Amino acid sequence: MNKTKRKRLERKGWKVGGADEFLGLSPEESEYIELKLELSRSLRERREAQKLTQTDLAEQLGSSQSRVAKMEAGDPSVSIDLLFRSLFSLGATKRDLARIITASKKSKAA
Amino acid sequence: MNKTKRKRLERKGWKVGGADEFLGLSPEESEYIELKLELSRSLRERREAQKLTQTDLAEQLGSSQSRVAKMEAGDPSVSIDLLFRSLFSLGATKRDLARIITASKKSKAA
DNA sequence: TGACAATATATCATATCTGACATATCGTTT
DNA sequence: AAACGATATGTCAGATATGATATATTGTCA
Repeated sequence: MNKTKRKRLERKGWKVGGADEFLGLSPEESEYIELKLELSRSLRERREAQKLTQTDLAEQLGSSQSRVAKMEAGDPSVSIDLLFRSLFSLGATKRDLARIITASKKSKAA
Repeated sequence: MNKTKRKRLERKGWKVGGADEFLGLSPEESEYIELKLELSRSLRERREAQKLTQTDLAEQLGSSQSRVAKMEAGDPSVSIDLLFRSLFSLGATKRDLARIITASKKSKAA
């Protein structure tokens, strides 16, 4: 339940794949987390597809390489807002976003 | 361009319907804004459909009535993260969210 | 009209996010 | 191996979002 505590756990805890109920996360919480992870993945895909480095994208966004890295790493310090804005900046349409969201079902084995 | 300045404008400026290029907003920016507005609308729809008051929803979220009001008003101080978490809390699925996002095309006349 | 429930708006202390910077790790080329 | 480009990780000051509180507005019913 404790928000800060969970954050701590998250810092190291996930990206293992499938942030589901491996801890006491409510269904809404894990949906939210999976969503963020899927957005992260898509961001990297799009950036790489455009042959941009993290630094390139950072400039384009008015941000920094390290933040782009955190975005793609699914770091809990990154908001959906930032992910959305970044994806838009890479040319994603609303339809694209809709697809991405729908795609984040459970967790695909890498 | 200036972020804070735009904020000021927004505080009073929109919800007029169609936050498009009525000011110097880039395409990505207006997409982002329209998206938030569509999420706002959906949140209210869902809440009302479930016969909940803003106060009810606030409790359920661990938030306050005033913040729910701001969410539904499309206040710039509300993040997409919060809107998503709230929609999830109202039982929305990822598919629902995808639909909502796709729906925010331009702006539907009320 | 007054009283009430619901919603809106304003303000503020604290929590969280963000960009920036430093530095570390990885992968490739020589 | 050294040197390089790219990505990852840690930290932090400043910016933004959040919940809380107070108060105002709106709508409805008696």
